[in-house]
Amino acid sequence: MSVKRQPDLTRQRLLESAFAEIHRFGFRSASLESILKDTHVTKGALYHHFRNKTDLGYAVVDEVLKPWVEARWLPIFESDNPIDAALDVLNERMDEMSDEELALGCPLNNLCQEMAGLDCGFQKRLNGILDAWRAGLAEAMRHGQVNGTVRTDIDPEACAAFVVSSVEGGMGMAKASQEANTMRLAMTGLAQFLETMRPTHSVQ
Amino acid sequence: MSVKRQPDLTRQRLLESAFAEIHRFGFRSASLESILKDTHVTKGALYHHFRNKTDLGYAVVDEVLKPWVEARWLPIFESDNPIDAALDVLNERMDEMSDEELALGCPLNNLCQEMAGLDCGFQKRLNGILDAWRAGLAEAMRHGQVNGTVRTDIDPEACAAFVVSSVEGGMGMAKASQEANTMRLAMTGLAQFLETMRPTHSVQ
DNA sequence: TAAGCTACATACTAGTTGGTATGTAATGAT
DNA sequence: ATCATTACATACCAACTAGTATGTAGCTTA
Repeated sequence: MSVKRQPDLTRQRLLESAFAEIHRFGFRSASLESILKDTHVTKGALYHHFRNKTDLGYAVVDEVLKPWVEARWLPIFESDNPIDAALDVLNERMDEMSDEELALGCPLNNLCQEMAGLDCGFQKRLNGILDAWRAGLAEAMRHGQVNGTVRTDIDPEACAAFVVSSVEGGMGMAKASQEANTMRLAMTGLAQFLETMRPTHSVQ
Repeated sequence: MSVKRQPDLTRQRLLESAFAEIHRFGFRSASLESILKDTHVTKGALYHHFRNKTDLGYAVVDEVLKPWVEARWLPIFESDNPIDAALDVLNERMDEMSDEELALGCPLNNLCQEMAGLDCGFQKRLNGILDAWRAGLAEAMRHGQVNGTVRTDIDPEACAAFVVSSVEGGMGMAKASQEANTMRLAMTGLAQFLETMRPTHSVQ
């Protein structure tokens, strides 16, 4: 009998299974055998599509993780009121996250913490994603400063860096405690900070 | 010839070497063989002092990591002006951290992100450390509210949670970028937030 | 239809891992 | 001085890892 071959689909299935495996166990503890078992793909096929485990990891970052992050923060970049948009995204993210996803942590942050110091290829890719995130936020804030939705005396770059680091920090704390409430508490603080960025809250 | 036996010292050397190994590579990728090589202790000795790798990991958390964290934040808990004390500690930490230490990340956060979802024993211990940290901060803030150094309309628990999560987030971002400047940027935002907690900054 | 390349499949290897079984010398109690 | 216990030391093992060598069937092109 003839077995249909769908190289693109095979590759995509490997990427998605690898993403899930890495999300759960980290890159180094991600087992290729598990991925193969999960996808019913053989080792020969995997090594046809990817040179080695690292190459697979890079592809996961470039083709799965990067779009995953971008899709979630795009609404802020395109908004005219970045503070409202950020609050909306934060609330949406908290509602959207299942207990299991919360317990697994942010896939971006997980990989950063695991691989940044160990592998330069990962470090560059992941930091690139973070940079784009920060740059998008800063640009939105500058836009907000022009149209009057954001105070003009704040530093967009510093605030963007702080927001990103607080979000990742909050997700990390939620993972550490394995409780959604921890995330809520931390995000309350971030919401408070975002409010101080509105022009009406300026202190004279 | 007679070889002196110093069981307490041997155990301590194992703990400290394990702490360094875990800090660098994480718990799961920490190699017992590396620790043995580093300490010139044999496998028999290691398994005399610890049941297994997990038991060693728990001991590292309880006997090395926990005191390590507590020592760094104690000044805030004992201070009469928690905001000033927190700013001092933040600045001190940033000066104290070598580039290498910054690149390795916070050992507490590293372990949390790696093990919280995988091992309940780690999760409980690490979350206990974080809880004590948050509780100490919240208590200091309440104290500050009584003596007039902290605004009375803020929620000490939420603010403490936010501070901790922002600090860990900032350390994480610094590790991700492998640049000290990232940490400084994020900490500028945190300092800004801390300033809004002073009574003189209240908005009427 | 023949040839050649692509997309797999199977079987194997070398290295590393945590863990164990067993032996022995130092130490402390009687 | 004897004896048990503590504190190691050595040698080994089973499991798992990423990676490779080799074979083959489907697909495309000529």
